Amino acid sequence: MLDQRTPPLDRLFQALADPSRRAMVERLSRGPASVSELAKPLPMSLQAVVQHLQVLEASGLVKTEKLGRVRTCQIEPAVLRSAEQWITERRTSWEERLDRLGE
Amino acid sequence: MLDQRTPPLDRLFQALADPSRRAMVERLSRGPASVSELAKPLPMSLQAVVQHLQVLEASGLVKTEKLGRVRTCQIEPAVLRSAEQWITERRTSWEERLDRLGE
DNA sequence: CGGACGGTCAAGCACTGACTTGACTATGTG
DNA sequence: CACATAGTCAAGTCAGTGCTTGACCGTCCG
Repeated sequence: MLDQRTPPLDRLFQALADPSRRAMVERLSRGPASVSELAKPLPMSLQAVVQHLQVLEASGLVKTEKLGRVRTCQIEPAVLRSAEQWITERRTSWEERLDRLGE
Repeated sequence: MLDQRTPPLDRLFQALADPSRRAMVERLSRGPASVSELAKPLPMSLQAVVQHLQVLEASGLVKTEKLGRVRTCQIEPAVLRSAEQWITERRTSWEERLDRLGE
């Protein structure tokens, strides 16, 4: 689940593949949050949320830091950008090909 | 596996979550291909590739058409773009927030 | 101090996902 | 026609994922 040997892009897209995790990313894109803040809108146990969080951390998408008894989570936009980039590259590759063909 | 009830973004990111499927998308971004052309570089049975292809089709990422006995596959860049867009929105949302904070 | 709060550890379970194999169908080709 | 090619259908295996529950631990507050 937090296997460091699986390639970064794999962990990244797999992290984004789950709707609950995307909801968490969406929440975090509006600012940092604690674990229980993240959990509040989600229809599952706190523990389940923690597990999702671990996947997000392993992917690098989210960084967390514990201060006192509260763990605060933040998005890592650079990593988000690398997923973005993979997609953009494939898409433009296809579109350039169409252009070369005269369309 | 090809459940039409699951939301589009879910099927989309889930399709991209698998390395073999990304390899197929990568191949297709350089031009259309038949099923067996897609299968050639992959270390698995043809049937496995067909199953991946079904996931890609269900996500809308790939369109296929059968002519005679050969099925030809093509990328659908618009769908690729919608995944791209989701990521971009979250990322910029975060970055704008940093800007507002002075930083 | 004592309790509530925020989170962690560990185990277990149902379901899904990524394959395989084997039998089969339809379309081309010498 | 006979054979190869290109794919399809169905079934089964096996590991991984997404959850749950229950016990626990450290931190803060009245």
